[in-house]
Amino acid sequence: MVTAPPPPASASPTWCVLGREAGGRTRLLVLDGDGRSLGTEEVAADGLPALVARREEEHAPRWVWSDAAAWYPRLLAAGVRLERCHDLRLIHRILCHSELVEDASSLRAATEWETPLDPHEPVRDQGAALFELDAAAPRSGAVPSETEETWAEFTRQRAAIDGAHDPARLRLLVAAESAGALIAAELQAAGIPWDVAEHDRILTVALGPRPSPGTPPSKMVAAGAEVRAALGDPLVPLESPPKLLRALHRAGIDVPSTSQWELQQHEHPAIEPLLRYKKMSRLLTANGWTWLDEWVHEGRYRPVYVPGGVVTGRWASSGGGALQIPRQLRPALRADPGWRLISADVSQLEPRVLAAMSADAAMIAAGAGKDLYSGIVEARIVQTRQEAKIGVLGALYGGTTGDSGRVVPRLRRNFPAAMALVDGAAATGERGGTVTTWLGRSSPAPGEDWTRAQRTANQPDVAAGQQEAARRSARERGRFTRNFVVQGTAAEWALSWMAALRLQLARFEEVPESAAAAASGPVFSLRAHLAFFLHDEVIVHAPAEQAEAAATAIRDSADAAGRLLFPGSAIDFPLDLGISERSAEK
DNA sequence: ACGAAGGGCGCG
DNA sequence: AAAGCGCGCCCTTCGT
Repeated sequence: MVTAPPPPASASPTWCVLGREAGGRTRLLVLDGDGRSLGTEEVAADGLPALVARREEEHAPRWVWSDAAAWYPRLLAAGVRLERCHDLRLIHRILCHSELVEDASSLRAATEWETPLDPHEPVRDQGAALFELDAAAPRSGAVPSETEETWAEFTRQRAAIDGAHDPARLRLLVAAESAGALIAAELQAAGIPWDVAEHDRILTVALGPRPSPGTPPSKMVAAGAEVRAALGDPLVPLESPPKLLRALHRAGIDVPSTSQWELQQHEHPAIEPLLRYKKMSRLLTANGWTWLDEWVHEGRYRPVYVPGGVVTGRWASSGGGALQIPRQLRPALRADPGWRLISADVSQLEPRVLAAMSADAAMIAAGAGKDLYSGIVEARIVQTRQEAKIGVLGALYGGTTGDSGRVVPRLRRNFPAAMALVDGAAATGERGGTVTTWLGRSSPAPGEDWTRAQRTANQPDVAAGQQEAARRSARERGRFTRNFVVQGTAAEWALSWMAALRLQLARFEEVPESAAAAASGPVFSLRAHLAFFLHDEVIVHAPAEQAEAAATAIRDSADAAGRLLFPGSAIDFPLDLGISERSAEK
């Protein structure tokens, strides 16, 4: 262990920077609040969890590392949980593009921080890759150590944030994004408690008993036979859209594609069994027995979450389709014996975020304490809740046709500030400009092809078709930027919500080991903990006696997130919350 | 032969 | 119902 000269008495450790060094050793760099070094330590890989645990207990620093995804799972496996971190790779992406950052040139030059982590690649190999990349292209002679590279990037990021147009907002974003990185790792480690027998029961009811491998389930075979009989075509392959489409045409069903909603427009004996077949086929291939075998072990489904995986800042997932679990399978989410699932989703998160961002008093009032869509009906802006929903979604997504095209102008009259915000974002996007979320995540610049097409279309004597294509792609980009500001800010709200919730739950008392010993799955935590996240919804897995407290924490955290992002705003974020042994069917 | 692209559909 | 945004994953077909 190497120790620097003793620090001045006033300095308190604030940051702990981790980096890997030669021989599989890890170096820890302790910094004070101004970024001055207070000392270093070095340990072999197997000593890291103990070292980190000791520092966390002593002064709960903010851990600075290349990625939570690379470091945290091993610590979690050793039972070490951390409060806060700074995820350099995730923050690098944000800062490089944020309009709030005055000068991102030095960050952009540090290209080794650009590469997104492959969520499936073994962590060890990826760490080595970062190191070797530097070794292959050394600056001015000596190869810097990974710890020094990490510190250097951290210094660049701090400078970018401190010099930003609105550092306070950017700091919130950095904290929320980094907390998300911790949460994603914890969610994967915890897993979703999954009832394999219930899942199998649902599959059996829908498809028939599990068939032998390579054989379709009985109910699919039967439905397929009905379709082929009704089409008078005993061989048509139902899984091949082009061939199925031709068979439908031959049978006199004039559809432009084989999608469900096109088929539903038509009356024909083949339609009903075909729709039934498609439903079954989807369930079988996406979440059938094969999925169960592959993804659920020891009563836990462990999806791979990818924080910041979507340009807007939403999470993505990789493998297992964590964010697309069909509602049909929700009953398979089941708490351990003696435990409960507390499911909570935010009602109309995106419209509420828009109302708050734009400080649109009428829209905020429409949502106050209740269903926003009903509030719009009560304000006599539209006749029905359905109309309100279609109109609001049209406003967020840029709908211009059909019902949404008819309702949006009414919203524009009644919610002028909210509509001006999204209309402005759309106009900026159509011009090729950049838009930015509430906390400072900016949309990507348009591609070269897009810009060239727009330039070309503006010149005289350009073919009408080319002009129309350019206008269409301009409108498409406008719809993207229109939605970006709202979807991205909603993602920031949701991260803030979870970050606050996670810290509250971490302060819950542990329950006696015996209560958890009865659990059907491996124990992640002896207290209430997050088990699932889906854009505007969380599920907490909690000992029964902590369920009410967890529900309160979920609500309090939602309020806290609202105040954090929109201080002084009257906006509220009501939750739809339920406590049960199974995740409620909606 | 193999990866990219596209249809289709699940989620918010 | 989709429409209008953002995804991931399965399957087949297309292109090299």
